[in-house]
Amino acid sequence: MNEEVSAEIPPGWATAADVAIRAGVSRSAVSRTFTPGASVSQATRERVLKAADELGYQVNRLARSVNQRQSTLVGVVIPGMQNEFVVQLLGPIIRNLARYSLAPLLMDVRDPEQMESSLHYLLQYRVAGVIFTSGSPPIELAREYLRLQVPVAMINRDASLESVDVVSSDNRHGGVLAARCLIAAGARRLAYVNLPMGTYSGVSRGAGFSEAVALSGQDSISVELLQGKISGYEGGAAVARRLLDRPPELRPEGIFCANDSLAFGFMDCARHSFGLRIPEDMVIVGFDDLQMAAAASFGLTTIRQDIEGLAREAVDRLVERMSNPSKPAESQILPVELVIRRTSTR
Amino acid sequence: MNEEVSAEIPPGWATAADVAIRAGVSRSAVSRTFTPGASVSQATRERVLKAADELGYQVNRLARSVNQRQSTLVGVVIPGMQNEFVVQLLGPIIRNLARYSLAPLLMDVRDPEQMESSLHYLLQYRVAGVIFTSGSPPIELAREYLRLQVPVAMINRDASLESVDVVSSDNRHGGVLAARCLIAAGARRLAYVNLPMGTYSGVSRGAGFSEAVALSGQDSISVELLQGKISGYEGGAAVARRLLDRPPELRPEGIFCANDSLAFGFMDCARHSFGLRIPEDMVIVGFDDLQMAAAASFGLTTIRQDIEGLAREAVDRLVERMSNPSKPAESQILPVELVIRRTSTR
DNA sequence: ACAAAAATTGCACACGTGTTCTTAACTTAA
DNA sequence: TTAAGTTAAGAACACGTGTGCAATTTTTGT
Repeated sequence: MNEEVSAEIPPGWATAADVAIRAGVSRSAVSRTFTPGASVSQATRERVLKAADELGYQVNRLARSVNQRQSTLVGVVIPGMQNEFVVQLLGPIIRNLARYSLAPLLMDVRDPEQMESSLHYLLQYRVAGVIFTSGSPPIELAREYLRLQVPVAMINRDASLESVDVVSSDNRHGGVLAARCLIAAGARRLAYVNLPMGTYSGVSRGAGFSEAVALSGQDSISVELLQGKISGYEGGAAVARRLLDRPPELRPEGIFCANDSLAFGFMDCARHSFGLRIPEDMVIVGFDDLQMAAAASFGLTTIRQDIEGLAREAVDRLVERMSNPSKPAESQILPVELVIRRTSTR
Repeated sequence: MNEEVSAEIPPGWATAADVAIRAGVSRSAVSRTFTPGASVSQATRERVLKAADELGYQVNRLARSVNQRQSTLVGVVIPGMQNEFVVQLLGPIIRNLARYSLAPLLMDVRDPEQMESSLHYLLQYRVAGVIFTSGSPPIELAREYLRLQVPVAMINRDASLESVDVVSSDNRHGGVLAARCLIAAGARRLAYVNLPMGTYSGVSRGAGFSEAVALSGQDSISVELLQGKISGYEGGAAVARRLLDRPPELRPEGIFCANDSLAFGFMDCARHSFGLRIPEDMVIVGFDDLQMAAAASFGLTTIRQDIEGLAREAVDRLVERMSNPSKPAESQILPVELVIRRTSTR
C-alpha cells in the first residue's frame, strides 16, 4: 500500500544534511548557500533555499561558532535594574548589536559575590566581546577579560585601563552646566548630592560642579559635597532629611543631584516634609533627563545624556576592536545638554 | 548597515585536549571531570582540576551544546524598554534563570517588522525555551515556536494557546479591588483608562473593574471605558486632557488606570492643568506599584503585582516543560494586593 | 570546434565537546 | 591463590557546521 505520507517536519531540528538530501545536493552546497560570499550557482542556491524553507531549516549558530572559532555573542554587564538610566541604555545597545548580527548575553552583577561565577559564565559562551555599562562594579572583572584578550567597551566609566574603549558623556561639563545654572538662578549656598558608591561618573560630575563654582570668581558662593548610603529616590530623600534638618539660614539654596532619581527624592522631601517651595526657596538640577523629569509634578531641570549616542558608539568601538584587536584604545566623550524646566527658573 | 561581524576567539583558550596533555591523562578524563555524575577517580580528578586551573580552562558551552543537542540559552522577549513594569521583571527573570544555569538571550521586539528576523535570530541559537513578557506583540511568533517544539512560557498574557504555560497576576481581581476602593472612597462616576493596544492584561483589569461595579448593586454608579493612543505618562495625560475638558459635573470622580505610568500622567494633568485636588475632587488607583508610586509627589494607591513570583514561576514552568515537553499546560494566577496610599483616602 | 580559463561541486578534514564500548586495573569472595 | 565482580581509563564515534583541495562542469576565447 503506497500511502501518501504527509511531509511533516521531523521532530527536532532540520540539519544541513537533511536539506542537502532533499535538494539532491551535497551538504557543502547547503553550507555555502548560507555563507555570504561563497561560490554557489544560482540554480542550486534556489533548490537549496526551497528545500530549506520546506524543512524550516535554520543554521545552527552554535555549531558554526565552534567550527570557525568565532562567536556572535556579546556580554552586556549591568549593575541591577534599579538604575533607570542604565536600563534605558539597554534597548539601544541591543538594537545596535543587532545591526551587526550580534546577540546580547545579559549579565546582572548586582551582587559582587556573583562576580566570579558571572565571569566564568560569560567566558564559557566564548563571548566575542563585553560591554560594561555605567556603575561601580568590577574593574577587576574587566581586567580579567582583557587578560584573556576579550574585547571590552565601557560606557560612562573611568578610561584608565589600557586597550579598552570608553565612551562617556561629558560628565564634567555637565557638572559645570549645573553649577552655572544654579548660580544664574541666584543660589549662593550650593550642595552636590553624589551617588552612594564612588562611581566614576558621579565623581566627575561633582568635580566639574566644584570647578565651575571656583571659577565663577564669586567667593560668596559655597559648595557642600554630600553622599548618601543608598541610591535612587529613597537615597535622595534621606540626604535631604539629613541636610535640611538645620536652621533655615544654613540650608543650601541650590542643589545638584548626581542623577534624576536622587533629585526626585530630594525635592519631594524638601517640599512635602519641610514645606519648601521649589524653585522659590530652593533650585534643583538633576542628571540624565529621565522621562519622569518632564512630569508636571517635577518639571526637573536636568542634564540630558545622549543615550542613543552612547549605545551606538560603544557598540561601534567594540566591533572595531573585534576586527582589529590591537587597535589603540579610544576614549570618546559625548556632549551633554542642559534641559531647563521649572526647578531652576524663577 | 546589516554587516555581519564576529571576532576571532582569542588564542589562549585552553581546550580540553590541552588540559589532558598537561595532566597526563586522556581527553575523556577531562570531559568526565567537568561532567557531574561521571565516573572519575579522585586522583585523576584532582590532577585534571589542577591542570585546568593552571591553564585557565573554561568549558566551551557552545561545543557542549552542539554535542548533546541541547542549549542552555533561553530567549527573553520584551516589547521595548518603555514599560517600566516589564523592565522590573527582567532582573528577577535573569536571576531565576541563573538558578538553573540558563543564560538569557534578550530580544527586543519593539518594531513588529523585526519580528520575522527576530524569530530566526533566536532559533539559530537553538534556544532551549522562550519567555514572553507581557505586552501586545506577537501571538503568531509564539505559535511559530510551538510548531518547532520550543517550550514557551508567558507572563501576563492570554492563556488561550495549547501547551503554553502562562503565569499571570490576578488582573481581573485587581480590577475588582480597584473598583471597590474607588466606590468606598465615595466616587460615583467612574472611568477606566486602558492601555493603548488591546493588551490582555489591560482588558482583564477593565473587565474585573466593570464587573465589580455591576455587582455593587448601586445603580447610581456609572463606568466609562477609555483608551489612549499612546502609552505611559504622556498617554495618561492625553486621556486626562480629553476627559476633563467637559463641565465639572460630568467629570468622573474615580479613575482606575491600567498601570501606574498612565496614572502618573493622568493625575499630573488633572492637578496641574485643571487645578483638581486629589483625592478631594478625584480619587485614583493605578496598577503595578512602581517605585515612583510611593513618591511623596504621587502617593498613588495601586495594585501591586508579585514581580518576583511572576518571574520565578514562569522560569520554573519553563524548566519543567524543558524536561518534560508533553506536560499538560498550566495556567497559574498569582494574587495581587491593594496598596492604599493618599490618592484614594479622604 | 577545441583548448584554456573560470566556476562550481563533492570529499574529507577540522572545531571542542559528551558518551558508548572495550580493555585494563583493581577489589572482593571463597 | 584464583575466579568473579567492580571500577577507571582510553579509543573511537557523534554532534552540526565551515573550508581547502581536487575533480568536474560550464563558460569563454579564438
